[in-house]
Amino acid sequence: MASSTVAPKAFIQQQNLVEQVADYLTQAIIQQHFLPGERLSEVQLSRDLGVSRAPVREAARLLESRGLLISKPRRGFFVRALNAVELQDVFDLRLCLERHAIHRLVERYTPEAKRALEQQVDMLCEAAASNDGTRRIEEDLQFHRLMLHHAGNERLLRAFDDLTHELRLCITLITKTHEAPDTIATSHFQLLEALDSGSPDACREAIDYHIGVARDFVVKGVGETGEHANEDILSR
Amino acid sequence: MASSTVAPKAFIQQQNLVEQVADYLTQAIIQQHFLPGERLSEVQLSRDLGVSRAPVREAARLLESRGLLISKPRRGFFVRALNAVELQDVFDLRLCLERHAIHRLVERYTPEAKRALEQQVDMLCEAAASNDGTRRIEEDLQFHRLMLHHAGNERLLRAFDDLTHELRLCITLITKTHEAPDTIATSHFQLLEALDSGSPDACREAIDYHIGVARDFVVKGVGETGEHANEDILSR
DNA sequence: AGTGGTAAAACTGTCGACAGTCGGCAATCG
DNA sequence: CGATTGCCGACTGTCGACAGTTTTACCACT
Repeated sequence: MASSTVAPKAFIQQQNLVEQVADYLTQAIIQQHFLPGERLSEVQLSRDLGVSRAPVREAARLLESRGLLISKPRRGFFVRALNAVELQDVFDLRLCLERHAIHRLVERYTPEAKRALEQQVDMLCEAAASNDGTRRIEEDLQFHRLMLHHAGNERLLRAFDDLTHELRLCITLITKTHEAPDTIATSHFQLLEALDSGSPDACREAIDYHIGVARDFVVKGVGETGEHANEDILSR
Repeated sequence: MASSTVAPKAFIQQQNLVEQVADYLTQAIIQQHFLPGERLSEVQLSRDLGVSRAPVREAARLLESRGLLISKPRRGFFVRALNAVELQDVFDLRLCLERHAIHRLVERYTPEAKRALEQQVDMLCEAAASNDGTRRIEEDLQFHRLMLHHAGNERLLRAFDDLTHELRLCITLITKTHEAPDTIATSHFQLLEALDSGSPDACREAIDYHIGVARDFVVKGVGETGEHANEDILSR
């Protein structure tokens, strides 16, 4: 009864314990093996994973900086729970970053960037057709990450990566319904077309629409799934 | 009623070693007690501070997530060194965030926000007149933080706070020359005027100019101070 | 003198242990 | 019967120690 739900497949290699624990925790949180607001016991985790508490603590601090955990002094670490307002904030910041990125990108749209993005859309379509929800989300995020990457600002990319962790949380928490594959495809093709046109205004319009759809999708999901994220359940 | 009539909040200092170490390291880095690219020895730090290595490691990881330190596996932590490109990136992201913030702010510009910002400009002018460089920088950053705060997006504010740590590094590294106090004042009054006008375009123009000046100031400083940040001295 | 190899020193990653603190439960008092 | 207080278990914060690795210093050899 020490750890019934947690998979005891923790055969951890000898190197980079912190990163491995961080990855394990990230996956566990995203896949909802830990509920939002749930408290994580350091001793229990270290027992389950077969490591000492030091790497667990450092990994937890890493996840805290990524917004997946919240630490309360003398109380421990808790799984982050997002309420509706925080959800809106996340998508608003995403819009902020991606607008800026696509404006930079359209000014330096190289054939290499074009090719990379088109290739990624292909991967995305493939994933969407395969009905693998997790993979679809990852390919989608990867497309946007590529946009940020080719925008030529490493710091901007880092800010996006930071946000991505919370974004994954939002999306995976909600997404049970499946978008139609062709919807996804056209939605991203519009971005490529806007970039091809070379018009900043067209790019802005495209990215606003694109992220607006994603936001509405998630926000609607919250409304449907219930008040779980609407109320302030242990968000602090 | 318990004995909370008096609020002795400064009594308990014995807690939070990690934060104390993090603050110490932050100050030491900003004040250049550690040179950019320099390696920090955990044992030496723990000896100097009279604590064990565990809190030092956790504090170092915190600073790493803030972009002040860089960790190389099995090698330790190194003080972050910014080259010219990274410097440009930082200011580009700052522009991105503040544009978005001021656009949000002008749409919900309450009298409270207006009063808070005006008050902060007063503090800033005062600091500028006092010739205390560090305090001037802090009051300046605080003004911008207030803008972000009243923009009504907590996540946006957090992104700004994350960036602020690097911003402090850039600014403090360079700023030896003093801006004229009235220059600072007018520069911020322009922002207030743009907000009063209620015009998003005016706000954008004001913030672009404002941050452009700051960026040029720092970049010029880099050019003058020498190639210290221009070359890729231990930036990785 | 320059080079290659080896051994020692120092450092990081990790571990188990100890002390102080927090939350909950029960006994006590009004 | 309800509120308060003291106690108990569990947990976090911190520490010192050990093992493996990297760096450095030194020495032999060309």
